[in-house]
Amino acid sequence: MPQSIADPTALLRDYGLRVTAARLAVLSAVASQPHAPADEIATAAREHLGALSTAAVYEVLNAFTEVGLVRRVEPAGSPARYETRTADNHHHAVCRRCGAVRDIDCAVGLAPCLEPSNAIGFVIEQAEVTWWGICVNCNDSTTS
Amino acid sequence: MPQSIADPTALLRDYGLRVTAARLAVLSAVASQPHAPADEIATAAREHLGALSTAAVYEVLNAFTEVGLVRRVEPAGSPARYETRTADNHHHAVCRRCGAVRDIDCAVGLAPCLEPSNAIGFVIEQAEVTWWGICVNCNDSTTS
DNA sequence: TCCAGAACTTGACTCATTCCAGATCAGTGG
DNA sequence: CCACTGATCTGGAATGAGTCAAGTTCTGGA
Repeated sequence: MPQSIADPTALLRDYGLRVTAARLAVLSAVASQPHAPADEIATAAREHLGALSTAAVYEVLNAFTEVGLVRRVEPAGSPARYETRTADNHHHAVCRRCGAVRDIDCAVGLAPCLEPSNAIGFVIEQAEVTWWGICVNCNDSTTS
Repeated sequence: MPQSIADPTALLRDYGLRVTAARLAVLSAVASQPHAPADEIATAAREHLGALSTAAVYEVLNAFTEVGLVRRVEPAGSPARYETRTADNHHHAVCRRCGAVRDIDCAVGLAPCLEPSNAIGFVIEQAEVTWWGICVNCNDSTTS
């Protein structure tokens, strides 16, 4: 699951962003821990940098989100989470017990079902699907 | 859209809840303004009661949600909203500009698409679909 | 190398929501 | 109909996530 980025500096430039130590650290943190909330990203980034203010982490994450470098996921009842997988509009499964988030590929060929039947007047830009359930770990610990 | 409830007292009892002035007021507020956030519900409820603490509103809404009398909807970037339509697992369209929420009937007959293709290990209990777009009002004010 | 403006730090602040301790009320048993 | 018990409500403080503002530092183009 954890990914690393070949050339983070070039990637930031591609997206029209300035290259700073903070941004590189946050980017690699998001890439290596997909779906981590801001505080975990901050912790991971600080391990590389020594120090980094919380406000800066939010500022960086917002900048990344705005240009589409990362995607923000906000499951109900949980702080925002971030991921670098932005190329496709994939979806998420969220564990009701532990909050874990797992990527779910968009069911190709079934897209039509995501056109709402009665969205009178609404101009739909994106369909977002969230599956709620119990993840493997939580299920195991229950069963055993 | 606004609904009224025939016998609110009986309804509360059906769900095993005590009947209090606060609960009746909150229940009718939620029924009459679907998708309203807690503060609007509080305001509406206070119009009937004169006074009602914010904590009580949350307490009541949580109790209602727990037994399934109301459903909590939490679109990203917006405070929680509440609705009394709980019989079906319908979905929502959310306006990116003004945050308005509109009910969308579950696309019957197309349910299969809501079975994730690769939910390895996850025990799925519910699929939640959110459509993001621009509502009629916001679209009109842009166009004109 | 210099400079303007972008990015970062610090600290205060907002907003939605919860927690706590004490007062009050609903509903059951008598 | 009354008393009692525990659920519910009040008021106020507290929490967690995230934003804002002012000042300092750093990036990248000239």
